[in-house]
Amino acid sequence: MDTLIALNKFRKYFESFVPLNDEEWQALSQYLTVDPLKKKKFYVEAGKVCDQIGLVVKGSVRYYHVKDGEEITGYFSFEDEMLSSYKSFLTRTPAVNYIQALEDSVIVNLSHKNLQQACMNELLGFKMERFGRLVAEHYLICYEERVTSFITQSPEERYSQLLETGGEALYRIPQHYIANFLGITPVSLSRIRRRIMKISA
Amino acid sequence: MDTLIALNKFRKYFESFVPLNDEEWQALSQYLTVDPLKKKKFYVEAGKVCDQIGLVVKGSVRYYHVKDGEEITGYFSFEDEMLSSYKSFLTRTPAVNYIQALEDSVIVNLSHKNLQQACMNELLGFKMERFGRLVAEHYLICYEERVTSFITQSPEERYSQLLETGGEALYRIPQHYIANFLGITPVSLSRIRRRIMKISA
DNA sequence: TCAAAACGTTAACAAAAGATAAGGAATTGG
DNA sequence: CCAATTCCTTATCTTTTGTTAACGTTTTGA
Repeated sequence: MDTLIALNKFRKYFESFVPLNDEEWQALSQYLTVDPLKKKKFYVEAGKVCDQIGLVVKGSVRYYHVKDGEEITGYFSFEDEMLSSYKSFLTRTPAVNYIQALEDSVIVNLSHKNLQQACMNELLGFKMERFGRLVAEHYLICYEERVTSFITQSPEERYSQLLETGGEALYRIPQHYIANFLGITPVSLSRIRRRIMKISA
Repeated sequence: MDTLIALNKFRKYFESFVPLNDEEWQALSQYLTVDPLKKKKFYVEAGKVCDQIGLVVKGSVRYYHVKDGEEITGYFSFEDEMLSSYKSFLTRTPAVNYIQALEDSVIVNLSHKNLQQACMNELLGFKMERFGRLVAEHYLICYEERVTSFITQSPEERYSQLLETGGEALYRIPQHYIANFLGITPVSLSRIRRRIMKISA
C-alpha cells in the first residue's frame, strides 16, 4: 500500500477524534512510520516491551496469550482500529501476550519515543494529549462493555450478540479464535452454533 | 468528613497523576463539590445520564446491573478510587447500571459541566486533559486485565487470584457480590471456597 | 428488642461445559 | 499438485456449574 494513502488514513482516524489543520498534520506525520506486517509476523511478543502503538490501515491482527502451551485468543484489530499491548506500551513493562498478523497488513506506527516528542511539540502537544485521552476513553468503553457481557450474559447470548454486532469480518475468522474470544472452548461454540441453527431454521 | 480533608484527598489523588502548584489547585478546587452518599443511596441509576465523575474519599460503592429482575454486581470502588458510569458520563447516554453506596460514603465530585469549564480554563486546560488521559489509561489497563482473566483463567483461578490481590476490603463484601464479580453463582463460589479450604487445611 | 430479611452453606438434581478422540472437509505450503 | 496440517463438527464421557430448596446464622430496620 502506498505510504501516502496509509498516512492519510491515519490522519482521517486522528481527525475523527481531534481536528488538525495542515500545519499540525505536517508536524504530526513526521513522527509516523508506515510498516508492512506480513501474515503470521508478530507486532508484539510476550516478554518484550511493546514499544509502539499503531493503526491498522490494511489487514488484521490477532491478540493471544499462551497458557499451558495453548494459544488463547483475546482480541482482534481490523482496518481502522488501533493496536497495541496497551499495558506494556503505557507502563514500559514486558507484554504478556502476542499480537500476530492474520493476513498481510500495513500498520501506521507511532513509537513511544516519537509520541513523547510529539507531546512536547509546541504545536501538537495539546492535541496529542487530547487524542490520547479520547482513544483511551474509547477503548475503556469497549472493555467496560466486554466485561459487562461476561458478567451478565451466557456464552450463547454473547455469541448471538456478537453475530449481530460483529461485521462480516466475523466470517473470515476461525471459529476457535471466536470461541476463545467468548471465553469458551471450540467444542462448546460448535454446540451453540448447532442450537442456534436449529432455532432459526 | 471535613470538606477540606476531602478536597485534599482529591488533590493528592490528582497529583499522583499530574502535579499541581497551589495556584492551579486553587483554580481546580472551584469546580469540585464534596457530597455525602448515605448507605444504599444511588450515585447512578440505570436509565439516567451519569452527570458526574467522582473520587471516593470515604466509604465504598457497588456497581450492578439488573437482568431479569436480578441484581448482578459488576464492580466496586473503595477509598481513593474513581467512580462513574464511564460510558454514560463520556457519551452523555443513559446509564445501564446502578451505583449504590455500600456504606456511608463521601464523594468529591466533578460535574460534566464543570469538567468542561476546567478544560477550557487557560491555567488548567492542559493538566485536566492529561489527568483525563492518565485516568482513562489506568482504568483501561484494569479492564484489560479483567478481560484477560475471564479468557485465560477458570473461576477457581480467578477467585484465588482475587484473594491474593484484593485487600482486606474483600472480607467486608458479601460473597454473592464477589461471585457475580467473578462471573459465577453464589452457590458455585461456595463450593470453590470449600475446595480451597480443604487444600490449604 | 424482635420479627423479617439477607446471607452463606449444603444437598440433590439438571443442564451446560470441558476433555478427548475421531472423521471428513478445507487450507496450506513446499 | 499433493501431502501435511488445520479446522469444524460430532460423539462419548467426565467434570463443573446452574437451579432450586432447605436450614441455621447474622444482620437489619422498624
